[in-house]
Amino acid sequence: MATRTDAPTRREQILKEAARLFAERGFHGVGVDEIGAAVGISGPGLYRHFAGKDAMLAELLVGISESLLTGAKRRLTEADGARGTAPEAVLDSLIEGHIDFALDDRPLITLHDRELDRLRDADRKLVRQLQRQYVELWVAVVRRLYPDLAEPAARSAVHSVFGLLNSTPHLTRPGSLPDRAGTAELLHRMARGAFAAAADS
Amino acid sequence: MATRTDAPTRREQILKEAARLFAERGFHGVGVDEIGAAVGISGPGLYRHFAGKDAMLAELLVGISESLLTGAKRRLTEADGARGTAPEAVLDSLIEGHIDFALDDRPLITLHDRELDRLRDADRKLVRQLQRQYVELWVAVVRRLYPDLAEPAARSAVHSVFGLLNSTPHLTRPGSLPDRAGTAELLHRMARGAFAAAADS
DNA sequence: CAGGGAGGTTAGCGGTCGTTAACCTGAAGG
DNA sequence: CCTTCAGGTTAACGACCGCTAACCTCCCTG
Repeated sequence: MATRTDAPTRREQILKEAARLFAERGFHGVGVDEIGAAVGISGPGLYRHFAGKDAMLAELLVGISESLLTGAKRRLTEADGARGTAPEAVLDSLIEGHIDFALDDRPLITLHDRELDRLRDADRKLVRQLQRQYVELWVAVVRRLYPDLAEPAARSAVHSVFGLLNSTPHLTRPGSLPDRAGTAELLHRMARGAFAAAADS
Repeated sequence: MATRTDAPTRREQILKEAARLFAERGFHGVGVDEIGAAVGISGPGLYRHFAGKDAMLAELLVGISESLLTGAKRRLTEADGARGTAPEAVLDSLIEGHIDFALDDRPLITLHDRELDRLRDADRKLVRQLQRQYVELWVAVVRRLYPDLAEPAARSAVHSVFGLLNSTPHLTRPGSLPDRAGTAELLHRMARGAFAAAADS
């Protein structure tokens, strides 16, 4: 199997650069020639690897959604494996996973809630379904920790915390490069504080 | 002067529909013919009111930024007029203003952090400057309330809370139409909780 | 009642974009 | 050594898009 240290395949290069460009200038704002140039080939050469520009976006968005969901499921089952894991610890694990993703793959996080409507119907439905599962998983964990929080409010709170955590692309604009660990910890504390405040009717 | 109950002028109609369409499908994803059709005229008729598609986006983004900033300044001076206003009350007022904006003008909030890079250099610089002033105003208020919070952390916290408050476009997707007051209050509590947690080193 | 401007219309130009077609090349394999 | 094929190339097509040109109507006003 492919290990992390393997040279990235051409497809992976293309996807990475396409994600960056789409995040920077929007799906319609990027031409295939630019994507090709970003990986050292030119325009139509991309069609040896993808059926079209739409297919690149679809693969990116489906990949993000699947990755987020499977990561969250894994963290949840790990916690349930050690039975009696405190609900706080489970929520902390979810938050940590989401922050890691937001900090390490900013372009993908940006695309995730920005270009969904550019997908073909089938792909969009798939992504929406994955996203919904991810949200509901969070909602369940949050309500286990705060049983008095009504479900609609919990769902709104989860969406809002996603907004908070996904704000990372706006943070490092001037390149001040704040240490990753500090940023992660700040975001984590704020997310917990926001949930606690939401539950504190 | 024009009162709120006047019939909206054609320019205003166009701006409103353009904002909605840009938010839905992205600046490059909307054609001038669609914008025209949305207000009952067709395509090139728009050029009697705007110099071009770029000009519409510029006016929208500059308008948003100015509106946010002047609203915040007004709230701040009102609070300072009543000398000795508690820092909590000032922050509450800022939060309330931002929430009102996010709930009442969702398309604009969406555009605000999504299409900035599509502007001409001069306009983009202007918008960036207005945004920066708005952020710094919040930072000052937050630090008055939480003096132990270092400035970079406060700035990050403000950006993150904006992310939280601006998540409203994601909330009402299925049209469940949750009552506005309840949503506003939930968001308000979460924002305060997030700030408190950020300051709680 | 002339006329002029505000605010439309349709036709069409020039440029860009996604995609396809046709061709090339170097390396692997029998 | 010939073949094959993955992975490129350039040329070009058709569609679309922003914008301009030219023209048409009301409606207001002197």
